[in-house]
Amino acid sequence: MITHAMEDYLKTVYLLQEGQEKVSTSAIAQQMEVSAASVTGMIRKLAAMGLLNYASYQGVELTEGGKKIAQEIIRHHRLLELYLVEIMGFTWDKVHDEADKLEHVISEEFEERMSEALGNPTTDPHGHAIPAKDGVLQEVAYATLTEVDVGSSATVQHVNDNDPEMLRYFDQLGLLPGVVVQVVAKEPFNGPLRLKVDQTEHFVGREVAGNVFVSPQIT
Amino acid sequence: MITHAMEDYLKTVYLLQEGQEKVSTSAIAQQMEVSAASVTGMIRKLAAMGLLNYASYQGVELTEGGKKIAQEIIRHHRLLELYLVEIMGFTWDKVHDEADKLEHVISEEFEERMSEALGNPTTDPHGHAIPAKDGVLQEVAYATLTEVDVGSSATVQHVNDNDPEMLRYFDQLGLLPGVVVQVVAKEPFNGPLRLKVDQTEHFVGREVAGNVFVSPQIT
DNA sequence: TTAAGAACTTAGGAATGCCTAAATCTAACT
DNA sequence: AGTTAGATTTAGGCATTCCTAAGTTCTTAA
Repeated sequence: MITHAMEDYLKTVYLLQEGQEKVSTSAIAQQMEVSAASVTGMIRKLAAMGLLNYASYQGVELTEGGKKIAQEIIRHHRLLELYLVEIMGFTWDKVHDEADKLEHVISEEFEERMSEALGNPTTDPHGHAIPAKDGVLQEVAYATLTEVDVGSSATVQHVNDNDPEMLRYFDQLGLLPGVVVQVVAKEPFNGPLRLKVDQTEHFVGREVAGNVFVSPQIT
Repeated sequence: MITHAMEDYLKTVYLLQEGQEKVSTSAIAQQMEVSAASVTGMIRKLAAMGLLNYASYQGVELTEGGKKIAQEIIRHHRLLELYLVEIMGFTWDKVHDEADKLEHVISEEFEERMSEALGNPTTDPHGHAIPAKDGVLQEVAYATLTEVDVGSSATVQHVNDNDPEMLRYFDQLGLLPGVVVQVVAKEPFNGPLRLKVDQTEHFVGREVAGNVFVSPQIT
């Protein structure tokens, strides 16, 4: 039997796995805010169930079976986020926590009815791709705003959805998925970035900019 | 901290308490499909938290605090059932199980948005009253169809929502909340009831009839 | 090459929530 | 009052998931 906690671990590994092959114990521990010892324990259980491959001290990699479950949970999460915003009228800063609880609990039928009600969408409110029901999620590794050259423009692809307060700030700034931003200047010594969003200039810190993922704008 | 299991116990005690003052350990155990020993264990915990009053071998009674939590969960459950049917298009036989899982997990905001979307309803799809946000749930003890005199008519108030298969059967028969039924005859030796629903006659067994709660029709 | 220091695992323990089996209490009937 | 059936509680255990503390392995840099 697969528990909620297991689903959370699989989801986390899946999301951390993007880019790298192997995911470390400590990366999982940090992301999930649990001790490394707890991660080791759970990893061994998941490995015994054939949901991930694991060799001591070597990090972790999901099997096909593990990936399938992770994608299912991520699909639930992102559909829920979009449903909460589009249909129920939640603001986008509140949906992450709600979806984190609901994602483990809804039935397949609930999932399908949400998807239908939303017209089988492919992106959640924060710009993350929604995996298809059976399909594979191919998450692209975008650059963050901090990495954009001064003078260049970029299109916001997605923003980090963990921090409600930061999301409200993004909203204020107009830094929403699909919006074009120009990096006018970067202050030295890890200083703020000067951004132009929709004709308006803003100064935002590096931490915020690091949570905005963009693709270079095609001119 | 109040856990999901605790909420389930409080809900069960609340619903069993209707009519009686005290609820027995075994009644709870039977309803929840759990051993009596488990019930004793949980009851002591809930009593220690001040959510119910309890003296060994004497049965259990919710305190005001316990009632409040129970009502909140029941409100969640019934709003969810109605939301799933009315807004998401579920059939009424599937909503009980889904609501049982979701009721522990949704936020107050989720609850409010459902209520608004439904126009602040007062009855769920099976005819049960939805408690007001803070208000008291005054559940009326209706008679079952088996108790209606032969020849009399009655209005369906609510039906038992535990058994999906039975709900589909009710649907077939047209035995829905609000509908008027006439008991044409009762076969002896616990035989079937002959019912007239909407001009059509049906023969239904006692078990089914015992799960349909009615009020006498005012002629 | 080796010795810190970081990363990881093992060991032992706590809380939750369920179980079965055994003991105890209550109530009802002779 | 004594017996007994049924209800209830106690005792002991198991699985889950987390923790801290201590030990082990890996990495890296002098």
